[in-house]
Amino acid sequence: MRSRKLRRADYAQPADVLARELVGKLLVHRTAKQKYRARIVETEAYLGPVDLASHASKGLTGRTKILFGSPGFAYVYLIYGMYDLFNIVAGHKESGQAVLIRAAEPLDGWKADLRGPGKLTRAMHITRQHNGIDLTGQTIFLLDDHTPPPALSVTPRIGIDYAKHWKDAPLRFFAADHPAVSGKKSASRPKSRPNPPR
DNA sequence: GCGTCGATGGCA
DNA sequence: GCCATCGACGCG
Repeated sequence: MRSRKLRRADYAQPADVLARELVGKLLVHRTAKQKYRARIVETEAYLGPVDLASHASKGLTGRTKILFGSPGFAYVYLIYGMYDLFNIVAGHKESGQAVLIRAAEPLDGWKADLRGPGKLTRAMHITRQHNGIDLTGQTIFLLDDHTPPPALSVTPRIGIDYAKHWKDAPLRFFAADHPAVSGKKSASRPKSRPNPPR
């Protein structure tokens, strides 16, 4: 069966619902020279102005303008002076919700380390230039290739200890036991394993 | 294998 | 002054 590009209605769901659905979907970036494809393995949901971990909690500013726009657009911003993070605007128009794409697995024999939101954007050449781009277009988009959805693990989000009670909200989703989840060591497999764990 | 820390720049 | 990160470094 042919892959289906996600459309506006797919994105117009609450961020936590969308974040779950996006694990297992394909992220595609077409440039003039290349096409990058990867399977999303880890996401986080940011629930809007009430969510103290979300930029939306700062209200409508120059930076959050896209975030408070329509679903299905890219919200890309600079963090720590050196990393661009790729988010997808979710929910209904102006709700300020988004899903952060944290890790993916490269496809088509492409060798890259996409385990982490900063590394993913760098390897896929997604930058702030793409802030506000329409993800139902031809440059960056998501595909459902009808692969069965993976079993999900759920944990609190990463790097948001400042967010008061929101820091413990279970809004990070990843494919259980998948090797391409952020924070994991690379495939430098077998160290000393004298006795296999039972 | 772990904890700690510096880089780096846009934003309010 | 912060920060939705990452990799280098020191430890023992």
